[in-house]
This record gives sequence, structure tokens and C-alpha cells, in this order.
Amino acid sequence: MPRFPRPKRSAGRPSPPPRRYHHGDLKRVLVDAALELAAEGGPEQVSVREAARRAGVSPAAPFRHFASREALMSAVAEEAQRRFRTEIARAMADALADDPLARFRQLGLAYLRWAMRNPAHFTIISTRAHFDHDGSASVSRDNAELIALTGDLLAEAAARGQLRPLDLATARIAGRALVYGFARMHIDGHFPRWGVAEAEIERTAEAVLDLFVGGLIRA
Amino acid sequence: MPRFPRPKRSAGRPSPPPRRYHHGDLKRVLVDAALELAAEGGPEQVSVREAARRAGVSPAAPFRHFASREALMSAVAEEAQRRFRTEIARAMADALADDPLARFRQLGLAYLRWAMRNPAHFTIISTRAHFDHDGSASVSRDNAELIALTGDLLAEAAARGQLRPLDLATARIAGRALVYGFARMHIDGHFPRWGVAEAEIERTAEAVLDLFVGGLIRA
DNA sequence: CAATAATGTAATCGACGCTTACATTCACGT
DNA sequence: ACGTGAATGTAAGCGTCGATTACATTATTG
Repeated sequence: MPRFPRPKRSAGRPSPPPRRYHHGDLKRVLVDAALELAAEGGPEQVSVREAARRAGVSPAAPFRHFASREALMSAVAEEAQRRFRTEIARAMADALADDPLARFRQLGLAYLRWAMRNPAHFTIISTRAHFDHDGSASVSRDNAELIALTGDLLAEAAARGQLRPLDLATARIAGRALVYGFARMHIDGHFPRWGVAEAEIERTAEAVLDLFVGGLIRA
Repeated sequence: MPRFPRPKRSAGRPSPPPRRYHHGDLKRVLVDAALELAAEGGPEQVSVREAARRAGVSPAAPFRHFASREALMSAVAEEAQRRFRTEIARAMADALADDPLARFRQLGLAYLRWAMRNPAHFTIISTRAHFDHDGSASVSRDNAELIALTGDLLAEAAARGQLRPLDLATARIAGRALVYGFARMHIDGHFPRWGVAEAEIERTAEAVLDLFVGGLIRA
């Protein structure tokens, strides 16, 4: 006797998903549930059991698809990274094509906006502790591309004589530290202490970016 | 009959601490153990039970001193903040007294060094998720003082005509975002992806700071 | 259609945070 | 000095979690 007696279907009905023993697309549903959990309560709140619960499945079921919580988190990270990458690409498509410094600024702004609007997902893809970056080829590739892009934009700006004399590698890293730090200050709740109200944050982000870029250009 | 029969002491010995029922200084020992745990495996690795274990005490004992894991973490954070504050004060005492920009740079460098050498402790005091900042008067006060100091140094530099025209509040925040971001990039394991080897990091930190300060000064 | 792989459940383990009831010791007023 | 209440420890247990194992059901394929 089956432990989960299949509910009798009234004859001709085409079957609204009434609890089959095999879920069908559990892997994807688990990742989605985990993304939700992260968005709701931060990365630490993601639990295999709760994801299973939301998928309507037993606590052990997820382990057929993910060997560990960490493996689930890696899948979550890859999905988050995919969304991040898409958003950045969209922003860069909108940016002026012929001014590398303007594109650099636009890249920084898009990065900041996505990070601040998706704090949990940003944290997951940004913090080694939450999943194994090196284990994900796509995340590594995306990151490498983004890093290369910032380098290219700065190099192009330098080639056009827009920059004061400075070390490009240092400027690249400083720029990243700036936007990463700003995003994390927001996520980690620093801004109230700095007298920056929620409503001012995006404006402040632009001001900070402009100040930084202003410090790079030839006077 | 006592469940923990006191081990007989050989007569005249002055008692090396042989397991008394009352520990004597459990609160402090628990905080120290928790600090160690954080240093070893990061803030997430801090557990009440393990701290109790290292203190040689039952799993329930810590709850006499800390109402929750979070309360323990707050005590850990306050101790970490105390150490941080001490280190910053020491660095500032060593810095040139009469050049505000040099002091600003020195402050940033001291901040970075401590953060990178004490990653777990830095993470705890920097990330709201790990404990309730607002619940700790001392941490709030320390932070306010540090924030005020950066503002004062920049204002003094501006008053002496060392800076190009810029918004001081923005510069303050940009400076903090820069050092916070750099420190977190290190802690979060970003630098290998950016081609910065471990041995180069402190040098890179100085270069980044100098580039930023160089962008603030009058050309 | 039968064998087998894929994918689910049940039951269980150990670690954790936390609570309650009880034991031991300390500190203080008489 | 002493006895009593406060302080501080233990024991036992609850519910949650990640993870494993044995078994049940379904899908696939020769």
C-alpha cells in the first residue's frame, strides 16, 4: 500500500500538480526557494530543510540533488551571479560607448545599485565563506571578465590622456575597493552611523564615485 | 554526595586549579574562548557549546552569563572593539602631529593593517549581522569618535588649503568605503582573483591609500 | 515487459541553541 | 561562627539543523 495514496482525480481533469511522488523539477525549485530564503533573512538563513519544506518534499530529498548545504549555496550563488551579470551587461549597453571614463563610472554605479538592491545575493557571490568560488567556473569567468573590463576602461582613458599620472593596477583595485566598500557599508548597516539616510544613499553613491573619478583625471 | 568528588589534594600543595564546582571567572574565559574560536574559523564557528567545552564547563553554564549566543557575540565584539581602538590610538600617537593629511593616511593604514591581521574580529565588529551594534554603548562611541576623527583631519587639511575643492562629507565617506572595501576584499578572498599576492597586500594597501589621497589634494 | 537507474521517503545520528529543575558554593547579616 | 539566600554550576531534555542509511516508488530503456 503506497504511503502517499494518490488522490483520485475526477475523471477528465488534466491534473493540476497533485503531489506526485516524483517532484519533477526539484532541483530548480530548491534553488529558487533558497534564493528566496536568502533574500528574506540573509545567507545564513538558508537551510536545506526549509528549502525542502517550501518545495513540499522530505528533508532528505534535496540531498539527491545537492551533496551538502554548501553545494546548494553554490547553485544559489551561480544563479545570483547570472542575474548580476545580466544587470551589469544591460547597464553597460546603455552607457555612452565612446567615453571610457563615463563607462567606468556607469559600471561602478550599476554595480552599486545591484548590490544595494539585492544585498543577500550580493553577499553570497562576494564572500568566500558562503560558497566555494573556485569551484564555479562560471562565477570565476564572470569575475575575471568584470575585472578585465575595469582594466580596459581605465587603460583606454589613460591612452586618451584623460588621467593624471598614476599606476593603472592600483587605480583598478582602488576603484573596486571603493564600490565594494560602499556596498558593504550599506549592507552591513554602517550608513546610519555616518549620517546618511536611506533616501540619500544612491545620491551619495554617485557623489562618492564622482569624487573618486575626479581624483583620477588630469587636473 | 557530591557528583563531582573533589580530588584529594596532596597535603601542602597550594592548589593548581583542580576543577572546582564554581569556575570563578567563567564569563571572561568564555569570551576569550569565543575570541579564539572566531580567530580560528570565523565568526560563524563561534558556538556556545564549544566555548563551554573549552572552559571545561557544562553546555548550560554559559547561559548564566550570556542570555543567548548573540549576547556572547556582543561581548566578543566589545572586546574586539577595545583591541581595535587601542591599536588605532597607538598608531595615531606615532603619527606626525602637524600634517592632517599624513595623519589621515596613517589612520587609514592602521585601520587596514588591524583589519587584515585580525579578520574575524574585524568582521564581527563591522557586520551588523553578527551582533547588535546599537546595543553596545562603547562600540557606538568608539565608532563615532573614529568617524569624527576622519572628519576633523580632512577639515583641517581643507582649512590649510591642502585639498582641491570637494565636499568633505563625501570625501570622508569615500575614504571609509575605500579602506573598508579593501579590508573586506582581503578577508573575503578577492585578491587572488585580482592578481595581488599575499606578500604584496600591505604594499598595495599603501599604494591604494596614496592614490586616493593624491586625488584629494590640490594639483 | 522486465531490469535498472533516478528520485523520492522514513528513520536515525550528532551538534547546536535554549529551557527547566536541581545541586553546590559563596557571601553576608546576625 | 553560622545559616540562609543569591550566585553559579550540572543534568536532562526540547526542537532545529545537516547528513547518512535503508527502503519505496517512478521513469527509462533494451
